[in-house]
Amino acid sequence: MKAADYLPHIAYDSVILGYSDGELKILIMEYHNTGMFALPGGFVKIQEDLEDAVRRGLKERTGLDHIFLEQFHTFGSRARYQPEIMRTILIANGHEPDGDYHWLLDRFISVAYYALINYTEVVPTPDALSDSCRWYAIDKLPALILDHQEIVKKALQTLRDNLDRKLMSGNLLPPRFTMNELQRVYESILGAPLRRTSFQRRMLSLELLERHEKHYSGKAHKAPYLYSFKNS
Amino acid sequence: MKAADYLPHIAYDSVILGYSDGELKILIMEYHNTGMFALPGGFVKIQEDLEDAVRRGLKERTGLDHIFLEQFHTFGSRARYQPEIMRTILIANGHEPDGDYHWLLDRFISVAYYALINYTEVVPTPDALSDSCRWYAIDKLPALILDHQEIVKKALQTLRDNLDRKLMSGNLLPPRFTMNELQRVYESILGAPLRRTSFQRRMLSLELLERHEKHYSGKAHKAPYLYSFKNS
DNA sequence: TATTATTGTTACAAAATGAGACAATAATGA
DNA sequence: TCATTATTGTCTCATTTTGTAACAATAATA
Repeated sequence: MKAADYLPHIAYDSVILGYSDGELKILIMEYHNTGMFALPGGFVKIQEDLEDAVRRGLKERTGLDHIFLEQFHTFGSRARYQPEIMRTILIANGHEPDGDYHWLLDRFISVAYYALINYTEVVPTPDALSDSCRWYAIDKLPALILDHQEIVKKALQTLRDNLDRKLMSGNLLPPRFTMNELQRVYESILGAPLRRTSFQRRMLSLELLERHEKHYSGKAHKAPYLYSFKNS
Repeated sequence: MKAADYLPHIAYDSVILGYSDGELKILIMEYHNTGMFALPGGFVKIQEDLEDAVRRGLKERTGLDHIFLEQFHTFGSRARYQPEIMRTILIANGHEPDGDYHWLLDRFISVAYYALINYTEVVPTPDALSDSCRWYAIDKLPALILDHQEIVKKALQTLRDNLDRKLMSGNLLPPRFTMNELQRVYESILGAPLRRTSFQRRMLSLELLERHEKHYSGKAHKAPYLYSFKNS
């Protein structure tokens, strides 16, 4: 990763959201030998669209293409300029900066995106500077570097608006799911319980769902229908 | 404006919205001797928060402080890299770039903000490269450079969500206004007519308005009440 | 003093939502 | 085989919100 290939001062961070075991989860990276945790991020090549750079990073970290991705905020306060953190990370990776300067030690402004992906299809893959890349439940995140906690918070706030459309375009759920599973995803994103019957009526009235065969779980009760999102 | 003072590759653009004569208006700059129109924008100093940079620019262009300002998107496609446009502007201003390089000719990623300001308090002031800075009705904009048309469009889309809160925090209207004036602002932002009685009922039920004395316009009909936004 | 335009409020209908009731299952186990 | 249990899909009724229109109350004017 050479300085000349990338736009200086510009980074991106991604809040990669998946869903499993009834919980919303985020992909978090840990840097080698530092105990520091961060959102997966990266930099923009000179000859590359901003959004393409983010998709490239997502592909590297998750193996996934064609992901639902939305930009939600750009973080540019001076307070996020803490070169000693990046210096620690570089040193821990054997990249002792020559003299006192390295382009990664400059001030960066970060454009933040969130992605809704299918947990089961992902193979978390750390990058060159990190030794792990794994899922954390949204309410059990480790302490994150810089303003990454704030970035996560803002991602969730954004996600809560127009949730119907976003869930429909994203991939948090498998292709077919029950109404109950859908409701649990809503609840974990909104952080509040919903009334079953009202939820079912509202979802059906949106006309975004297609009903399929029943799903026999082996449990001792009526089998629920499976649904999928229309045109996806 | 020297290269060393600013973060390279990072710019901001502002969609400055005002309201007068029943129309929503935008502040647009025209560059000297080029016939090119653009949103007021600028750059971020090395020692400056991103948002402070935008407020500094707003202060220079409008004379106003403490403005309602919200970031809504960051534009980073490669297609917006058109150095010949900036070269034309520089040359028209007598800044013939030495040799072939000038930092303003590099690729820029732009963070876009919109502001809701009080039209009557503004003294539009062009910057060093422009010869005019004036108001245009939202539906009568001149052709803008780069992706600035798209930026305006996205600003309006964003503004339409949670409009109540934004209007209340912004300053499109004078401190006291009639229900009719408020309705016209809504209509010009939403681009659609609203029903008078429903609008009045909804506004009052939000409990955001405070009712004051009547306003006698001299017209031959019942005088409307004046309102203000609570706690502002 | 009647006329005109516009306003604030009320009244009623229509639509959306809240809250609960209830019948219809799948499996289980007596 | 048949009652039991947990959960689902749907229906009902009350409540709230919104759409639509009506109407009385003005300010100025002629």
